[in-house]
Amino acid sequence: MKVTIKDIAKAVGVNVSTVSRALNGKPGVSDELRGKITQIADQMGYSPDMTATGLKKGKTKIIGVLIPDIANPFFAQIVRGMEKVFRPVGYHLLLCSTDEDPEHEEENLKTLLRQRVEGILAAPVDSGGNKVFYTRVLENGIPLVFFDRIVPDIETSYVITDNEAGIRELVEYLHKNGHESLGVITLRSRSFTGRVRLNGTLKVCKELGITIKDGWILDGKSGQEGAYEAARRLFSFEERPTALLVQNNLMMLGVMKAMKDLRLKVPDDISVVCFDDSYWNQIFDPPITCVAQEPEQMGLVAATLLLDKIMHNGKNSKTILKAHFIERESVAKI
Amino acid sequence: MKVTIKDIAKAVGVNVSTVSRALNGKPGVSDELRGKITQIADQMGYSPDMTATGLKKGKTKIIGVLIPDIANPFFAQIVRGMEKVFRPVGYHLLLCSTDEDPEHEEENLKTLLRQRVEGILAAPVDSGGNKVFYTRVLENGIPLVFFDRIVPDIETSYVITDNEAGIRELVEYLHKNGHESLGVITLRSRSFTGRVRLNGTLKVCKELGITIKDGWILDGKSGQEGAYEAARRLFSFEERPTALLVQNNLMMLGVMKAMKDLRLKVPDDISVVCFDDSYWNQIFDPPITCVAQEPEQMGLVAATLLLDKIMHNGKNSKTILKAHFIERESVAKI
DNA sequence: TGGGGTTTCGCAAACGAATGCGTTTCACGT
DNA sequence: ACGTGAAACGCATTCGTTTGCGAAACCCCA
Repeated sequence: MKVTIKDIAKAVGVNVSTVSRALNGKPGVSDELRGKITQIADQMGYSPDMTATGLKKGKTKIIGVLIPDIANPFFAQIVRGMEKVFRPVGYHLLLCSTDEDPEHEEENLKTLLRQRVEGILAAPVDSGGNKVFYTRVLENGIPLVFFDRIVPDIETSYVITDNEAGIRELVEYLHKNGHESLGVITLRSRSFTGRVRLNGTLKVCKELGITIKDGWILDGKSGQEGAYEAARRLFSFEERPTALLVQNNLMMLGVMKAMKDLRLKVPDDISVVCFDDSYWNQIFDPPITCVAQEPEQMGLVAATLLLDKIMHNGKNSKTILKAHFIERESVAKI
Repeated sequence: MKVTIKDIAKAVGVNVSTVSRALNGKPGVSDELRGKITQIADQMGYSPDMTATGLKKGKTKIIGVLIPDIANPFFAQIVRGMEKVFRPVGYHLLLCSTDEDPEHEEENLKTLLRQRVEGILAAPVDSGGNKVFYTRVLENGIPLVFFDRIVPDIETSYVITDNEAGIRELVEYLHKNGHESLGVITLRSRSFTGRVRLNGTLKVCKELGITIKDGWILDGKSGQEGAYEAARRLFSFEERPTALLVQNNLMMLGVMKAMKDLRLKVPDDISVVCFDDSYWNQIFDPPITCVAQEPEQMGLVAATLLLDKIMHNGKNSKTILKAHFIERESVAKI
């Protein structure tokens, strides 16, 4: 059924080692014989068994990718960037979704180790508890690059965006336009990114004297539904901030939905800004002012860093991407 | 560095075969010894080498997934559905993007064969030329399931949505609301889905007596930019249809962008309906009437079909998913 | 024609885990 | 004390491929 190197050897009448050398372009086999072998090989439909090759060479040509959720366009675009780097060099991506569940994360890391991936690209689960397993990855000598988030105390390459700076731009922009009160729809509170963005928000608001009343910080749970609920709650208060900061792309959808349901208009009833710029931000009515991360770029950089580690044993390198401020029409001048 | 079954054997003082049996829960090992072995094994940080196991058993626990573009939310959600099926049974997904390029497709299929994946889930490239390689996949005894699209003449399981029925619902709805002229932003003309949806559109229009003038069928090239250009071209004509049918989700973005730039209002200036329902359709102003596919469901079904083939040697099975009509507010009554 | 050097190729040993089969151990029944 | 059967374990082989080493064949030039 499956044609192996041995079958070819038999067919051509040479030894398997010769076939191997011929097919791998190694010296020590005459051009004539090499031609004959390659010809017969693909005539027989031979395709090398990577499980055998991997066993022998210790190279599987597989990269493990750990992400929270592939259905989130942000991460999907990151993965796309990674593919652009790895496909040309013959590597492929083994995809693992964690769903922000540390158990899934642990389980996935284990299988990645088992599969003998040549490297791991990971956006660690936000609670950040799996330090043990990431160190085990490094102990096993498997190159590791974090993206979007990091695990404190794990010494390896990473690429993240400058969340504080992004937040700062948003808040300062609001302040410049006369806003002195702010509501926030936050990510899940335990999350790394969530903490960073929230702390950044609070810090800048304090600096600028922007007031955030109790109850104006609402847990959007990182997703569309959570943000919808949070936004409805916020809009039910009698006293509202003049501006709203939504901390990621998916939650922006929930907020818009809530406003639509409540027939609230941006920016007349409230101004809105948002972290991330997914497909929809520029199409909304009005288009949403935001800071844009560059997910594809992030994937590209992370992949390049990892590839460098794999091929040239590259040193650790920490990249911090800038978030680009995009002014649109969702903020009122006061 | 890497601890193997042999190291454990040495450490415990038994034979490798005993370790193997103990770790795999096979009979022939005393409970006492088994306990000792497992304990020492994970104390030494042992993790089985799947390249070796795979070679021996011919099972890699890897599924190959072939998709056009992971950054398209439609496909990302499909993949998510697949994961839900495969993760619980210990399989993982090897992701390959084709970018609708037959060469990439061919290349990817080859690597999937090399990697000895246990099954392949594929949304074939639309031009549909790679019949040869898919038959080779089947010849090698690798279970194959198509989703979203099929390759004619390849006899295997698939799951697609009923494009004709979906199109029919959209067009009939327009007709019911008094529309008698229609513009179409089409997918790339060579694509399977593109042909099916366009032919369906033409057929139903003919039935209902809806006129589509020359030039009202515009190639949106399946993507946002292409649709933007196409829409602008359409709106530059002096004579316009009263309604516009956009043939997929991404193109809807381009169309909306074009309308925003031209300050055209839906549905006052033109009515719009669309195939697919991504995140944004319900948030637009006005929300877009459409037929929704269920990508996650599609992934789920495809994965289940494949798993059945892998585990129980299941027979071929063809599933056709219904597209659900969702009435919103983007169509004017005339 | 012969010696030295270079190709060209075959042989066999790995790689890590799984397993059929053969061997040992041990407990129990007589 | 001996025999019996089952349970526990070891040995050696297997998977498909790569690779170091050695043997043979070839070439060039004296």
